[in-house]
Amino acid sequence: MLDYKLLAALAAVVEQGGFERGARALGLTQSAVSQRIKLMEARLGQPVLMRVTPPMPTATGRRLLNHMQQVRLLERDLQARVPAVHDGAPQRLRIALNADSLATWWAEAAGDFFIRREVLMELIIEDQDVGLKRMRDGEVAGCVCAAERPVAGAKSIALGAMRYCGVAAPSFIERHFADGFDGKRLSQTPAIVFGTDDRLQHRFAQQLGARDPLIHHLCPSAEGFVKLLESGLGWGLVPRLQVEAALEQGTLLELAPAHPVDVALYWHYWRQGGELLGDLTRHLRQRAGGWLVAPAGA
Amino acid sequence: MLDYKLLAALAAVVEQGGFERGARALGLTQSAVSQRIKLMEARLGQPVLMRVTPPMPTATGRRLLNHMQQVRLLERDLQARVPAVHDGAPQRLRIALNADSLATWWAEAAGDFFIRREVLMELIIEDQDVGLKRMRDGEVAGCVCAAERPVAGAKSIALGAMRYCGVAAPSFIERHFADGFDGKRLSQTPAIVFGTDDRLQHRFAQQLGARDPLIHHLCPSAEGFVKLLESGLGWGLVPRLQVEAALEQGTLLELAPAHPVDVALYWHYWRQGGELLGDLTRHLRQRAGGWLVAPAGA
DNA sequence: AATGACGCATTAGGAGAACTGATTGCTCGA
DNA sequence: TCGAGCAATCAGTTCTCCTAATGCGTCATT
Repeated sequence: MLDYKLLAALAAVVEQGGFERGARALGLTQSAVSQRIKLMEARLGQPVLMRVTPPMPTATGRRLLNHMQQVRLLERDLQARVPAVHDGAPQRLRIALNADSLATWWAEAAGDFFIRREVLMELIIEDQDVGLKRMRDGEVAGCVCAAERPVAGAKSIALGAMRYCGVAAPSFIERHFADGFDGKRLSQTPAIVFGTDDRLQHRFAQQLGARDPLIHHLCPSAEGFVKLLESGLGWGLVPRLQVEAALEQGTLLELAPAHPVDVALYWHYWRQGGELLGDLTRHLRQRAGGWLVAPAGA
Repeated sequence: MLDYKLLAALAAVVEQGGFERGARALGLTQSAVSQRIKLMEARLGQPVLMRVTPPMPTATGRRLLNHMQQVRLLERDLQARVPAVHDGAPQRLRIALNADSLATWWAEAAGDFFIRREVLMELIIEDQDVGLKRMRDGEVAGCVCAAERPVAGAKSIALGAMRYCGVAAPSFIERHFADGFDGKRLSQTPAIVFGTDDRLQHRFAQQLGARDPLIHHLCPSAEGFVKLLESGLGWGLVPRLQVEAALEQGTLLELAPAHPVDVALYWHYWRQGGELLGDLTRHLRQRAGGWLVAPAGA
């Protein structure tokens, strides 16, 4: 039998991003956590954490965390059957997803599941494929991301694709594209980009024939993003779901209606994740289609 | 997080059939185990063990044991990936099965799996549906039995049917059935029965038209059983697989070749049982067909 | 380069959890 | 009625595990 006290320390450190934070989460001192980790490493005969900031699990550490996550999910099932097994801590399901999903369909698609099952969600925003890293590290029970290939021990299902479209405020269009619109002109006007490593805009621009690198503002906030667009600061690529209303009202206009960009999204979940996670998976598969489209067009 | 020390105590007590035995298995004193159980019950606010001999888990206890079993299976997977997680205790997979399966096909069908995966099997003989109880109590990782319906949290697959045939020694047949063979005469000759609660013989006799209760010897040993048959002590119903050789050599003869009795067997395993158990399940599904037949006849 | 902030490791020391050993109490079967 | 077997209880002790204080890096600031 593994010593789950030690494992809990490891999990806390990685999830909280530090020994001190982890200690606080466990109601212990930093020293105690340090000792626990050390003891575990002594028993295993190999390190489980790389001492960087924030601490990163080693390959072995990842395996352990991953195991921990699965045991937690089993405990969740048990709690459903033996209510007396009450942890004090409320039920939480940690899930990583990309900001755009959270800003658009997630709440409506998953919300009622969490209400019905009386589980709290703990969402972690991770764009790109960092979410998958969180899966591998056993930090989250599930993950919505664009990568199809599941990590070891997990499965993935296709949820559908998120459709992005290029939009801008009427004033912006008038200012820059009064003489017509094409990729070349587009690449000379300021874009608004969510994060530095966001490549979607470039894909869109390239589709339209642009070659130059984009000049762009950075705005890592979904709400702020749309606000900036509406104020005419630049053009941007946003989930269609997010600007449906703005397009109808005319505060934003679509730049190239014929050139949407679709990003296929996948739901990753632990194969041995217990009933709760299985039910959530079924729920998502059934509901996500309402907001996501069948993938098409790049 | 549950306290797995306490759970381990509960598991040891139930598996070993007593506080003292359980304590020995854990390398503790009986006193310590008693205190652990008590502490667990205090925390849960309800008993987990009925104090009878041997101690039986309560409904809640069963849930906990069942959880424990699943966690153990997950740990097994982990060990495969992180060899340093070495328990000292060798890898064991506890499996309940009926005596006839063990005496015939089990070794050949499952043996190489356990060799290849370097896992020790811990077999528990349980005829009738007691094996299922062991599943429910989380005492075993899997179970071969005649019941189809899986317990909560588990799944079952059909393996095929074990074919039984009525046999007797030539001397016995000459002595009792020289004038012909039918159910009526059969019920007046001594049968050899494996256990008191073994109803197969009766089914066989009834098929042949017998109405009276059988007179029978009792012999709860598969090897001894065949020996007794060969010595002409009585007739018996045995798995065909077990007497193939004897029939060929003529030391035993089939009483009613046209009336076999088939017993469908099912493999029960934990749904969240990890990779090892999943692989074993696949292995069995693939291999069992070589010895078991498609169910037919009664 | 000096300084301070931050984060983890290390150490000594102490509280209390948890174990042992002895005893009591219960239930059976002889 | 006695004794055997088994679990509960209790007192005493061990030793695990935590806290508090301190030390030693790294990094940013001046």
